[in-house]
Amino acid sequence: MSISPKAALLEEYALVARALSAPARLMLLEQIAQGERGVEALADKTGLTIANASQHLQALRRAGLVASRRDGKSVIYRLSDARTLALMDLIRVVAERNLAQVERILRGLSDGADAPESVTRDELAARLVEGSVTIFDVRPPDEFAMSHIPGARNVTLADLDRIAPTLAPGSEIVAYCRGPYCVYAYQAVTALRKRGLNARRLEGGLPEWREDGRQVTAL
Amino acid sequence: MSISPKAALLEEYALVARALSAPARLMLLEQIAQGERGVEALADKTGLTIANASQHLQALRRAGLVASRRDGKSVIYRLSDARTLALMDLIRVVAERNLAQVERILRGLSDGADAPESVTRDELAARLVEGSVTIFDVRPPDEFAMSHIPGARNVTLADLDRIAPTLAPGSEIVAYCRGPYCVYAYQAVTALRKRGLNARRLEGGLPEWREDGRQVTAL
DNA sequence: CTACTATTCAAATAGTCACTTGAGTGATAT
DNA sequence: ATATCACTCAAGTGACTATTTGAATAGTAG
Repeated sequence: MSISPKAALLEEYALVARALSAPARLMLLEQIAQGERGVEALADKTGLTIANASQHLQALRRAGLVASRRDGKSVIYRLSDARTLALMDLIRVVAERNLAQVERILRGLSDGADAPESVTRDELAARLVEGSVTIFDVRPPDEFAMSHIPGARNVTLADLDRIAPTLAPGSEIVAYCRGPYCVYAYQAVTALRKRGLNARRLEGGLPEWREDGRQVTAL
Repeated sequence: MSISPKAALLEEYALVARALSAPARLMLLEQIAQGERGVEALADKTGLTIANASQHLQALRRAGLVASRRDGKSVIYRLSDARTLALMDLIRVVAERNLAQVERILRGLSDGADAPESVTRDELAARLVEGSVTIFDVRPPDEFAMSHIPGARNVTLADLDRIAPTLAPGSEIVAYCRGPYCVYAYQAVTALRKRGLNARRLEGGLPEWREDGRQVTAL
């Protein structure tokens, strides 16, 4: 006698959730969302050993969250579906809504202040047309190089001290980074606001911008 | 030195996903979505022991997916948020899209045929006003008693053989059950269609209908 | 207070998971 | 063929998870 279809279905749904239940795999997904990549690059970016990253990637593939193809010697992983991104984001929303610990961490990133409202992608797109806003891409240069929002300037957190004084005091700045789990943009906004600049975070990051069907630039 | 805020955040997101990574907890969530309940009732419905159910429920609460309150001797659990329901559903969608195994199981429920398109809740609401449709609530009687779609008739799978001959051959039937993970409605639709009746599944189940802000009836 | 009910906690078990190490495989270059 | 590169597989370890059992706690009724 086989197990009930109901139990089999729940087992499959649980498999999807389990794939998202390890921080290492969430990191990998965040990286893959920046653009497809090979195992070694992903392992580097996430600080995992290659064998370990490979195994996590296979777990993600079994759960249908990523897909892979062989390209010469490399195996390139990519998100299988925009829904993977939506799922990651919904988990974030649920966690932010319901877990006090998350609120505490986010508050810490803003140095105790309430984080200012984030800028929607629609709003940023409108401002871009007007040219009334400065965009900071706060990701590492190699990720910026792969693809970024047109007109964005690549600024790492370490650069901020140097760059802040060169900015007109009233100018509006929008910072973005990797996506749902990005932390850099919070930190950049906090640092800029401490200097009296009018900085805000973009809602989501580059993957969401791209997913909206908006234009991106490669260097 | 404390761990990085980034790692702490990912840990929290992983906690939410981990809560959804066990079939037992998905069953509990499905039950709680029908309406708030005590531990014993939930344990009964899911076939878990009371101590085990209690521990799973606490895991769900730690992840912020459910909330609880004490009512006399009982502790009543409820969904903390409509987003919990959205999250469960998105997991189902991702699994259905990307996992061949899930498609196979669903096909099995429809006896190898493609499942007919499901009826949207909007469509059903419109038909309800016209009175041009028969609604079957395929959940167990006690869940039907707690709350159901107005005008629905409570029909268990075992009843179908008896009831099918009494239905007018052309009449449209819409079946629904618990929600995202419901299996009964598939089976009911399959059984009715085999008899030449024009049956379809409702998209989602009672919790989604209620979440839309539509009317529900208690017996 | 005592008995009782509903739930939680604690400890023990078997099972699964994450990560490391080292060997194995597939594709390309020499 | 041989070597190299990029990745995967297999096996082992320590840590966590699911489940059971029995004891402990919170609330109610007598």
